[in-house]
Amino acid sequence: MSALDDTDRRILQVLTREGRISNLALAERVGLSPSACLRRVAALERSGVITGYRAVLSPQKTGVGFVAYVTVGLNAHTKSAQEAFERAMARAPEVRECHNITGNWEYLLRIEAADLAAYKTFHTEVLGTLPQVNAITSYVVMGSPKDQRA
Amino acid sequence: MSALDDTDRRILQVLTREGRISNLALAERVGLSPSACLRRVAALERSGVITGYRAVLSPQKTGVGFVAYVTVGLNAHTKSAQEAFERAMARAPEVRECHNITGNWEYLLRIEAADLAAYKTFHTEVLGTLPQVNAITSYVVMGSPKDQRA
DNA sequence: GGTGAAACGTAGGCCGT
DNA sequence: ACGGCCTACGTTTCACC
Repeated sequence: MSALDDTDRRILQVLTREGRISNLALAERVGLSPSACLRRVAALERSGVITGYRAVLSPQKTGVGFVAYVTVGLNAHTKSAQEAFERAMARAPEVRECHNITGNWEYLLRIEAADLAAYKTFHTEVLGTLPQVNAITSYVVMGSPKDQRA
Repeated sequence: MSALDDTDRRILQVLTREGRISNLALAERVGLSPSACLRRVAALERSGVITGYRAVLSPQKTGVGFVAYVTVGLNAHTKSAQEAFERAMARAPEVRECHNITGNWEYLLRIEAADLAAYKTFHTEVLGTLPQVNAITSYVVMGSPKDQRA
């Protein structure tokens, strides 16, 4: 895996915003012939720089009307408690992200649900019933002035 | 904009994981002819259900070795203070997400930087110099056992 | 929603630098 | 080692059923 040059960075910049652009258009955009461009993209995929492509959906139009970030503290810092918690998060569809963080709590979750009632169900039925959990704080997202998730 | 049926949901499910799949393969996967499938995808794009497509990059391989979530409190809850802060966030490349949240602080940021030193620079040179900001707390991401961003 | 055909894009061998 | 050219093959797209 060699270092990225400027052309690679331009390719990545375009693909990050227009993941379904045709190779022909991409090649023109970065000033390369189609074949040279395709070879670079293939190399970026093979070397793991590009890990995949995703369609980005509108939360509102797909029934997600409630988003919150939630900090979670565990009552035991053992490996088995962490693993059990992470398995539970992996199973829960409302949990879109689960980050292990430094600070007063162990985890930060991003939760997406249909509405506040659906979130309440998740909060009490899932988080509330896990024996490892001893602190839950919810931060409801009112808006996202910048969101470059990818 | 009509409601999504099961076929639409199957299309979205596939495109969410394989954003660059060919229409031919997608059609076969959801049990439709290529033209019918393409018409549905086009309709989903036009109606705003699909807002775009993105390549997903490996943070490590693109020089991002440091990720943190940061809560920010403002010293004034005026519209102009919020707008000024949001403009500054929009300009800062390290800020990948800026969410307006409920709770003790106004904002939750996701910051991506090359390393701790680069983050420190952002922390002091950008956040520390904004007159609207009066509380900054950083939560360094040590790992993300689940991450379905996009 | 499906069919078919023309237009278009991809993928890979080959050669030059 | 990397870019451009060429071409066979696959895919998209659209008028029509």
